[in-house]
Parts: sequence; structure tokens; C-alpha cells
Amino acid sequence: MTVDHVRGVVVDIEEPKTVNTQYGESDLCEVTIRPDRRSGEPTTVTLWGKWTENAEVIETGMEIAVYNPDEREYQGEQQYSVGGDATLVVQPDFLVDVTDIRAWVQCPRMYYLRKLDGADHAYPLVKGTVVHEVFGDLLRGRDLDTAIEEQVDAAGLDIGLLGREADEVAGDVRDHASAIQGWLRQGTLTETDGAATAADNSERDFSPAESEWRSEMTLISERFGMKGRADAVRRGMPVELKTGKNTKREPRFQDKIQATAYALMLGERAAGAGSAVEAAPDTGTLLYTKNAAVDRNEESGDLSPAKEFSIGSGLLNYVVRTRNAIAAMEYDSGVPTGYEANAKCEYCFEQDTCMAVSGRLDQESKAGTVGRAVPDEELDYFESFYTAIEAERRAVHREYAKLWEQTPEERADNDRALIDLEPIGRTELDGGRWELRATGTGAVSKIREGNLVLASDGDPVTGNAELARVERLGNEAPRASDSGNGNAVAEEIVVTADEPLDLRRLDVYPSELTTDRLQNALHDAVLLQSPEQKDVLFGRREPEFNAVEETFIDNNEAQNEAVQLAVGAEDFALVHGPPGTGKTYTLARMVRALVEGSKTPSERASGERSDPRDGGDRVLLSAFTNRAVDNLLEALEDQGYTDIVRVGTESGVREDMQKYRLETSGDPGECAGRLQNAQVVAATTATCGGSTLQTQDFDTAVVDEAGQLTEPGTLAATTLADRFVLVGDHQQLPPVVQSEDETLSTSLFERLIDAHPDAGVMLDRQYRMAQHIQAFASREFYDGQLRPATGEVAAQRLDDLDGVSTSRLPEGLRDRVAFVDPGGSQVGNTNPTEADRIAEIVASYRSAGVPADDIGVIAPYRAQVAEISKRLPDVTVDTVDRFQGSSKEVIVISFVATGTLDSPIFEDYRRINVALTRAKKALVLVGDGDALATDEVYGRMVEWARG
DNA sequence: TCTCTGCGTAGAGGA
Repeated sequence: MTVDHVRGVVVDIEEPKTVNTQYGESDLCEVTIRPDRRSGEPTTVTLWGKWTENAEVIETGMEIAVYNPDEREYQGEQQYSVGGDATLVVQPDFLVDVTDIRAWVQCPRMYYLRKLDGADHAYPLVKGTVVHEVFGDLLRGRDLDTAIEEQVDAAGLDIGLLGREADEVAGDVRDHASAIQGWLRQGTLTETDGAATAADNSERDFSPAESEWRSEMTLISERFGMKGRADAVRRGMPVELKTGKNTKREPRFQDKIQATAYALMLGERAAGAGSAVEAAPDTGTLLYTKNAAVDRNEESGDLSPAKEFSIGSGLLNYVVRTRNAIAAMEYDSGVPTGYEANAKCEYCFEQDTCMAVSGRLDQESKAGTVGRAVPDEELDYFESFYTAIEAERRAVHREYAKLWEQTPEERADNDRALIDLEPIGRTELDGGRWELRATGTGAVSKIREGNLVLASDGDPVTGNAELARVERLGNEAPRASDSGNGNAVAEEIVVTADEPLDLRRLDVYPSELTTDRLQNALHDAVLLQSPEQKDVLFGRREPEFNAVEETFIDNNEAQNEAVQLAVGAEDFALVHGPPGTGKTYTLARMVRALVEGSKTPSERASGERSDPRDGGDRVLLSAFTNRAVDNLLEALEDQGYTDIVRVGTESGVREDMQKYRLETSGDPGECAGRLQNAQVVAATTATCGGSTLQTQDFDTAVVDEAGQLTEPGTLAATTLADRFVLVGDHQQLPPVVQSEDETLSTSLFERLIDAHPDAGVMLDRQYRMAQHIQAFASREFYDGQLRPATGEVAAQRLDDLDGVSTSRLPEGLRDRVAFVDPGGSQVGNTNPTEADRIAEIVASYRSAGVPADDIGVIAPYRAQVAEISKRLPDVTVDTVDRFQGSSKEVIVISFVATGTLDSPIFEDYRRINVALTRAKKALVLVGDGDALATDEVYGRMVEWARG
């Protein structure tokens, strides 16, 4: 029997050796694996020829897979060898980007520098991007002039930030685009059978046949652990557009490698279970548009920018071996050592960065080093965070595995996808995008409106798949066919995408963007910040403050002190804001004080005031979520401050804050000017880590909800400013971290507040909860220091609401805090009996006159949230995590668990702190009293609630 | 094995 592949964990590797075979001398290396699909008997895999190069980087413990192996039985044992048509894949679960393979081929150092340093804002990049967009438009049959005009307009902000003019860029783009168009016409001519003439191929009727061309194809390979996006595919063959100059006759090697990688993945799609190498297209095309642009201007002969090259098994396997080298190097996810370089450094444009990074990290490098190494504690810090971020990257890679799960059980368990959708239509939108519609089954998934998803015709890996944005996940009335079971709700699903397809499945698109930005923030903070700025981060110096006498808020001492501290801070200030303490109001007041203040803290301390337009701080306002950023803007607006620019995506920014949103398209000077002249810039931390805001700097960064941010996440904002203010509550939810690594789960806010308690102020008066509701949280989480701000706050009750009478409530719900044990039992992550009871409880409050809008239901699991929502369509029902930051008059909490509390969700007590402190006037806990009593803290909570 | 938001995706070029 032959198998299409073997896969397993490496348990032993022999030294490579050279042997004589019937074909002459050959290298071989024997690797022993413990296969994961067999009984666990060790199996020998022999690597032949060039595959032995990979043997040098393979370590025991790594996983390898061999496709189409030569198989033979030797002394009763199955043996496999990699040579001929077989392919070796090292660490198949580590997904390597095609552009990373390209970088590695240039120089392995380049691969690491890209990862650490991120992209800079450079004209060739912006121009290249615009040309690529125009290329895509031409393939979609659009008119050249319109395409250029629109795409240059779309890049307005980037062009403006580089100080360029639209006309100038349009001219440059036209040179490239004309070359493409000329070549496209030429191609159409030679391939159109006889009849066509040059005249027939006028601009007007030129339109590449749909079947022949496919632009911008997303490719994800399970088999090769590789992903990327091809510029275009023509008759199944990859076409890559290069806007750089290449004066050589031959295509550049790294460009060939890039196109070959796409060819390999196209081969995998074509091959089915067969050999991807054999099925791969045999030709690749590289379009060097600058050559043609130069030729045209010089009126020299060759107008064709295209260089074709043949793709053979040698090149395809080289791509796989390079990919393997990267995956193996990433196995221990260590900081690059500096020894990776194997290219010529002499002409390298990254030489300066390369030497600087090596110098800072105290490494040797072939290119040499500059600068002094950062202190040991910083090296340790860098290393531990680098490793932790890479562990997060691994977690993202594991999410990709969901894309190729195929068994019905796996698919049913997959809450990262919406499957079995029924396509109901598509519409072409302005600008060439498509709106795709389908009806869904109402299944529970992580996918939400606004998310970026992979939309497909049913199979996201081998089928037709496109990145898409979820526009609507609306519920409709149940379809007639669903009326029997009563709980399946058909929903209309609307997405937008670049290309049309039959919408049958949506998958969460696992993006490494966050990990990339965290890595960049770490690099910027440790390797680029000045030693003085880093002193306070590494505990070498206490943060300094100037005394500020001015009163900013006159009815709340702690709030006033917080603003004074922030205004007087030379390095940083910390504001600890427990639930309902007016954190957002204080923050807005603080931002106004910073903006109005004079330039230096010492000047501020002496009370001098200069013209706010040129004297005040330039402030960066940031938070982890778009919602938190928009809440801050709302508070600023409420206080009459509107000199704000909000940077972010259209789908991320709340409707009423769109008026502040920075337009990224339009007149370059206007776009850039708006950003550059803004006194207050607001954006999520992820956006702060992006290239747009990297062009900006600020006097003060103010970061809200800082307790929810990882340390590098916070640094993405703080590295853009001279000093920073962190506002948050480390007794509420910590950052969400997917990997086991604990390094990222403590926020910078928490670390600094522990290390420098004097640099922080705790807001201790809360304006939200009745006395009895806040009592438990105050005692358990805030040392009893959290108090109601006024007697009115303390004494508030439901009867205060118009038309509400608690006398109409059942006995057990009349107290401000109640506990209900409905019986029932946990089913998966739901508890239907509890959901029923919660629906009854909510109905009681409704009968007593409480509007639906004043009631909120909180559950630990999404599945239970869905269960309750079905019964209460008019009431806000959500997870604890998503309820953080808001509040309701009445809160009902579902605990789901029965018997024991063994789910990890109950381990972090901060989650219950958040849930309990959402209520203003009434709080009902619904759960299994016995299960809750098994834990000390939950036990005390039940005691308190039973009152 | 539970919580989950971000980001125009990835790639755009320089010598």
C-alpha cells in the first residue's frame, strides 16, 4: 500500500553521509519519526540529495511531513525516502509568508529585520502599491485614466505624508501603468486567433477575458505551511508585478522565488491528492514596469516589461527547502542571533539597520555593528517579550488549522466559521467591489459585523476564497422550513469583497497583524528609545513630577489629583479607575488641561499660560478597543473640546465620531495637513503601531483601559510620545492572550502601579452603584476603599425610575441584590434551565415597569449568551468581557456551571468583579449555589447576595 | 480550552 504522506515528530537524526548508489555518489540522512497517524512505531525517513540541507536545521521534537514518499518494506519495517517526486515539509503548522521566503532568499537577516522593524513610510512603496492597484483595475477591465485617478486619490494621505503632489505621483504611475497596458494588449493580440488587429484592440474594448485572468489571488497552503497573495494568475500561471528597476536580462532571483512559491500553491490546488510539484505551472511571468517606462522614455527598442521564466522541480523544491529553513529557525522562537547573514552586505540597503540592531542586541553580524549594546536587563526584557509574542503568532497559526478541518464533526465544532450558507445574490458596487449575500443557519460563531473574514464557495483552502468584510449579520424571521424546531433563526449575511463568488462559507481570518505590530513596538521601545526614556520603564529611576497647584475638578479630590499628577508628570502618571468612578470624565478633563497647558511641566507648575494653539501639548489618545477610543472622544465633546482627529478604519469608528475621522483618500496636502496639525489625535493602540502614526510624534500619550493591554501593546502608543498617562483598572479584565506564555498577561499599567504606587492616583468615589451592590466588589477587590460618591448614589433604588414599582416584583427579587438557584444542569457551555429562569426574571422586572433598555444579562460563555438571547430578543445579553465599560439599571448574571467550577473562565476573579459592577440599582445572580460554594470567593459572593 | 479586539489582507521597493 502506498500513502500520500507520512507525518510525525522527529525522535532521532543521523549524521548526513555520502554513499555510492547505482546513479553515482549521493548524500543521505536518516531521520526517525514517531508517526502521529499510526500505532506509534518509529519509522525511518531517508532524506536524499539536497533535502539533506534541511537535516542540518531539523531538531528532535520538530514535526515533519513527507508528501509522495518513495516507500519500501525493509526487514518488516516500512521505510520512506525523500527524493524524486517527494517533498519534505518541516513544522507544517508554522505558516510562512511568501514575502518572508523572498526576504530570506535575499538574506536571512532581512527576514528578521522586517519582523523587528516593520515597514517604513517610503515613496517607492506607496507608488508601488498604487501601480499594483491600477494593475488589478486593468485586469478587471477598467479604464486606465479612471483607475489612475481613483487609486492616486485613494492613496492621498500616504502621498501627502511624503510631501508629494497628486499630479506628480499620477505621472509616475502612468509610466508604469502604460507599460502594463501595452503588454496586456500585445498579449491579447498574439493570442487572439488571426482576426484581431491592433485597431480592434483599442482602449475602449480591451478587457481581459475573465477565464484567462484572475487578479490578486489569496493562497493558503496546508500541505506546505505557506500563505501569500499572488498579484495575478493567468491561465493558472503566476504573474508578479515589480515596479522596481531591473536592468539585468534575467529576472531577479528573489522575484522568481516569490512567483515560484505561488506556482507551488497553485499546483497544490490543481493536484488534489497528487504531486503539487508535478501539477505546478511550468512558467512564471515577472512584469518589470520600470524597465519599460525607462525604455519608452528613451525610445529604445524593447517595450515589453515581461520576463518569463521556467519553473521546474528544482526551483519548486528550493522554495520548499527555504520555507523549511525558516520554519525550523522559528522552532525555538528565539531572538535572531546575528549570525544568520549569508549575503553580500556591501550594497545592501538594510546595512545600517542591520548593524544598528546587532549593536543594540550585543550580537555579532557579518555586516558589522554600530552603537552600544542595551543593558542586560533590557536584553532580557527584549528576549522574553520577543518569545512571548512569537508564541502568540503560533496561536494564530493554529487558528488556520480550522480552515482545513473537513470532517462533519470538526466542522460542527468549529465556532470560527459559518458554514452551509445559501447564496442569495450579489451586486457590483462602485469602485469595482462586490456585495455578496447569503442566508445563514443562525449558528453561534465568533464572527461579528465589521470583521474581516475569508469568504468562500464552501472550501476556504482549495476553493474560491476572498477576503471580505462582514457588513451585516442581521436576523430575519425564521424560514418556513425551520418552524419545527423553534430555535434555528435564519439570518441574512452581507459581505463586501474585491471579487464575486458564491457565498457558502465564512471563516474568521487569522491575522498576524497584531503580533507584527507588537514586535515592532517592542523593537521601537527597547532599541530606539533613549536611555533616559527607558530608565523609568526598567526601574533605574523613580518617575518625576512637578507640583501642580491649579484646581481642575472642584467636587472630587481624587479626580482633581489625577489631573494634577498627569499635568505635572515628567515621565508618566497612572490613574487607577475602578468601576463607575468617572474615569472617562477625568480623562477628558486631563486631555483638555494638557492641551491648554504651556509647553513644559515646569512652566505648567508655575502656572504660566501661553497661547493654547502653540503652547499646549500635542496629545495622543489611545485605547485597545475602538469603543473605548470613541467613548473618550464623546467625553471630550461633552466638555466642548472638538479639535480632534480620529485615525481608524471606517468600519471601526462609531457613526457619530465619523466626523472626526481622518480621510485617507483625497487631496494629499489636505489629508496630511489635517493629521499633522491636529492637537489631539485618537486611535487604537493597533493603529498607533501602524505606519501612518509612526510618522507622527506627541508630547503626551494618554492610554485608556490600559489594564486590558499587553505591555508591548501599550508601548505602541507610548513610544510615540515624550511622556505618558495610563488609565485603567488592573482589578478588571486583563489582556486576552492566547498562548500559555504568562509574560504578556500582565499589563504595563499593573507592573508600573505595583512598582511605583506613588506615581498613581486611585479614583475612590463611584457614581454608579447602590451601596449594597458595590459592597462586595469594594471589599474583595479594592480593600474597601471604593465608596459611593454621594448619599443619593448609595441609596438609589428601582422605584426611583419613572413608573417602576418594586412592590410588583416577586418577593425574592425585591432586594437590591438577589440570588436565584434555578436547578437545571450545564449542557456544553449552556444551561437551558437557567436561561428559562432568567427569561422569567427579566419578565418580572418588565412587569414591574422597568424598560427593556435598562436591563442587561451577562453570561460567561457565548453559547449561553445565544441561548438567553433567543428568549430575550429585546434585552442586551452579552459576555462579561464584552460588557466591560458599560452599565445597566438592572443586571442579571448567569453562571451556567453546575456541580463544579472547573472551567478556566472562573479562575480569574477579575471577571466576576466586572460582572457584578455593571449594575446600578438591582443585581440578580442566577446559578448553582452548591457549585459556587466550592470556591472561597464565589462562596462569599453567594453569602453576600443571599444577604 | 474560556474569554476576544484589532488591522485595508499582504505586499509595496531600495542596489
